[in-house]
Amino acid sequence: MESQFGERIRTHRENKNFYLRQVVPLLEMDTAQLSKIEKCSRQLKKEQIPLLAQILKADVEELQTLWLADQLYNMVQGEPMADEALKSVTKKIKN
Amino acid sequence: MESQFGERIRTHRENKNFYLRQVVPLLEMDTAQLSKIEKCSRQLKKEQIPLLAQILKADVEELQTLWLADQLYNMVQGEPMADEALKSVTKKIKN
DNA sequence: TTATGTTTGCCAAAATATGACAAGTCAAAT
DNA sequence: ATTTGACTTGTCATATTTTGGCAAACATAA
Repeated sequence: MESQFGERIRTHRENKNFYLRQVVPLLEMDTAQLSKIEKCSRQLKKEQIPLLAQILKADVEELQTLWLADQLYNMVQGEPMADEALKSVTKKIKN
Repeated sequence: MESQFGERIRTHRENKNFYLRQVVPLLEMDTAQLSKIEKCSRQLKKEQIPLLAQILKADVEELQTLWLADQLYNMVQGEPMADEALKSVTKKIKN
């Protein structure tokens, strides 16, 4: 499964007609890394999401949600008790 | 916040009147480690849950759920988009 | 072929988690 | 007051995982 975050930022980037090499210096990484992030073999640092959102003129919260959802998905995927665990956490954070 | 998993296995252990030093050799760790796991400053390896459940005569699935929920909680706690991300993952795994 | 944008593989370095042990606290028994 | 037993905490070296950076590969278009 692809990463939703990766797919999304790629879409944003392409819609703005930016090349990897244009985006990358602002994030202090090289094209290889951002390429991997878009293809989900690497993670963007959480703290970099706002900057990337700004660069791509994308909604920070959308990206934060997708980023988090990817992390969660990686954690639960294939776990038999995934659904129950998710339910319990959802309930717990509503406090 | 305490770990639900840790609290639960401690309760199970105490209900069975087992000491740390009785449980620990079966898991190939020392008392310090299991103590930390119960107090949530260390993680039990996921693969060890079934063995621990057996030792404590506890329900494997209950422990697996709590263990996973702890991981998820650590990931989302304090995140503004936690709820939305959880919702999205919950939906996604239902396939 | 060359140029451009992206992707992949590799490996050393950085960051994080773990295991082991020693020393600590605390409560109950003596 | 001291000892004992159960548990806790701190430290630190080692193991594991993640990352950064580079070089080479790939794909497409000119």
